Amino acid sequence: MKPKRIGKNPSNIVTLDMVAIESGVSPSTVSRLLNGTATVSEEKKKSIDAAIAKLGFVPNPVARGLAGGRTLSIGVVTQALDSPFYGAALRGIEDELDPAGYSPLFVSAHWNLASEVRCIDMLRSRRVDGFIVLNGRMTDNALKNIAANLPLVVTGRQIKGPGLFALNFDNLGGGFQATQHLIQLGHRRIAFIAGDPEHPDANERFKGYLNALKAANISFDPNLVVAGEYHEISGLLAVDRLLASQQQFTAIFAANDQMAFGAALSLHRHALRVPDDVSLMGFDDLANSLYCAPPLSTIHQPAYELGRLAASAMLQLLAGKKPTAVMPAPVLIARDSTRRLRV
Amino acid sequence: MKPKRIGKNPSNIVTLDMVAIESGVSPSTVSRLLNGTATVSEEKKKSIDAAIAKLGFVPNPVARGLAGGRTLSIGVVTQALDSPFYGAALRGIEDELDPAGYSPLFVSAHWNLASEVRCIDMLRSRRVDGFIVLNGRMTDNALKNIAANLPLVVTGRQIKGPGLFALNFDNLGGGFQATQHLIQLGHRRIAFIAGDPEHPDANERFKGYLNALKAANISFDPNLVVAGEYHEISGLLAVDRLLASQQQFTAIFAANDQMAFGAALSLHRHALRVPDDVSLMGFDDLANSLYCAPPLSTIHQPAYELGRLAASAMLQLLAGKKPTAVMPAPVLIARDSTRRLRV
DNA sequence: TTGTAGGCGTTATCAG
DNA sequence: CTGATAACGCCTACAA
Repeated sequence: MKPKRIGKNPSNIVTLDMVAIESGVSPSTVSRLLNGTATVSEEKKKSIDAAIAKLGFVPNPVARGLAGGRTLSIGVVTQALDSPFYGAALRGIEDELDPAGYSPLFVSAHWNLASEVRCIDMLRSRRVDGFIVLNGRMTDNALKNIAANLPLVVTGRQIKGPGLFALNFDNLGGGFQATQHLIQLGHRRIAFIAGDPEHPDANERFKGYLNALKAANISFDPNLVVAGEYHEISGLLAVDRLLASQQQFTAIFAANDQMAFGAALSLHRHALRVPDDVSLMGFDDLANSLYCAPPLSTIHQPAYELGRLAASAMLQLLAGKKPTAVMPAPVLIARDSTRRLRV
Repeated sequence: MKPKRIGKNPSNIVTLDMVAIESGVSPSTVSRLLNGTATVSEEKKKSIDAAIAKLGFVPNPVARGLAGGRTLSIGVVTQALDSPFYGAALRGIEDELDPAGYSPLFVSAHWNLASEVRCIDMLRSRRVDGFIVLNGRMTDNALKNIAANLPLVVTGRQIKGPGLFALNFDNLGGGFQATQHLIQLGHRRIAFIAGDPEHPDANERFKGYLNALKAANISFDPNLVVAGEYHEISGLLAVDRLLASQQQFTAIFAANDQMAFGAALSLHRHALRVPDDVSLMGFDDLANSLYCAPPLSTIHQPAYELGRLAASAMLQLLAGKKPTAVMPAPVLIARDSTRRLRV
């Protein structure tokens, strides 16, 4: 008899076969019990359960994946692992997936289409059971193609299809509320720091800004709009430019909190005080927004919740059900960075 | 002839076997070429390469894992996915691993020993090729046991062993520098917001504080030390307590930036100004520390770098080499939250 | 309801 | 240097 090949994993690893032997049934029966593929007699079920407990058996996801079954892993395409916003979402995903026995496989695409495609291929090669794509750059059609094979949950857009579920935040409404808040405080010269026009959500926020102006009969002044890129430094530079342009304004609405932080620093450097000289409004309500001086007024976007909802939708998709998750509506958080305009 | 079972993956997946057939060699040869396990004749190499290119073959990591080979994945045990500090480290890990073809598998243990052990087991069941443990709670011995089977890189402690590499930041030196900075500015009543005493790094920072006081002949006053837990709210509460205790102080050194942010908010709420009334010093130099008003003086700890170094050490371990990575020394970043004591 | 016999895609062993 | 052949651990038609 040939010597059996010795496994590379020195840790005493318990296999399904061992459970089968221990409990005196065939491996298939054990497998079926585990997967609920077929009904197993109460008696055998008991002895199998006992054997599993005794041996401390844990199914090997790798083997499962190969055998064509599930890998119990979900590919999560994010744009930046270390973004404060996505960080919270990732935690939500993890928290929701974990009790269900699924593990997230995080990859970041850095807002880059090519890299996003590579990520998806990589995840597919690792046989994930589904995808969660956070605000990707891919076209709707590309996503539909992916969803044709594997369940897919995507955030940041409206799109429907079989095996596909979209979770979208009301950025337009949020942008409207933010702007309206400033207007209600008496501001009429409200600067807007925009996000990358490639982001649909950035554009929606901008639209919300426009709508609110219009609703208040304030004429739109394009000179008050400066481009940004959703991170701190771009907010800082935007305000630098705004100030250099000599435009008059009494309030700033930044399309996200990170840019608002940058804006605050620029104002600080120019000896302008928030909110005494300029009211400042953000968007997202990052964990940090409460902990800056002054605490930032913003629109609350539930990042953690978003993660949980996306993951739970994925779980439902996997179970063949129709996801029911709906995003909470945007909520205005008025803190100390905005104040009534002094006349 | 029985109908061949149809794979679950509808995407036309190219296998190694197909490459073998296409190039007219045996699968083993293809495998050997791919893994560099043995020398392959130049001629066959060419035709295999051609076949791979033509078919667009990508090895299946899952099958590889099962076959006892590597899964090309590294288990990364972090404490909190959404912590600003770890976020940067994770990005570093990802950036370093990716070009080498490895994928990180992130799990967070939430500073909880039991959960950390579960994470490790889970990762092991997924056949990761190695572990990177960021500031875990496990004992040195437990880690050594893990390292006996799989290469392990751990941060936040000093420990040596086969297949084991530790990457430690000089928290003591950093704590010393931070305190010394305040002393040099003329402060003598310096409050300290401590971290969880379970964290070795928190204790080291505290020691640095003590050493600096001693070096300056300033007697240590335990009343100036308040407990914190490394997140914002704990810093806020700590300062609330400190203020309530009526202790006199002119500066605060928080054991990490997040607590410093909380401290700043508490001061703000008590109408105390930074740095005019109180100088505030943090530790870590989070991305955000620059973008708060006033920008926070702190000790720079290279989180992203840490991630890269840990990952590159892992790669070296995997290659059977001895890792050479060393952590950069702490660097004082003096910004606007600290100033010379006015007499 | 249960067992048997492949097969998933790759690597490792062994004999040429 | 190369090719069969047997695992890796599990799942699933098929047959009983």
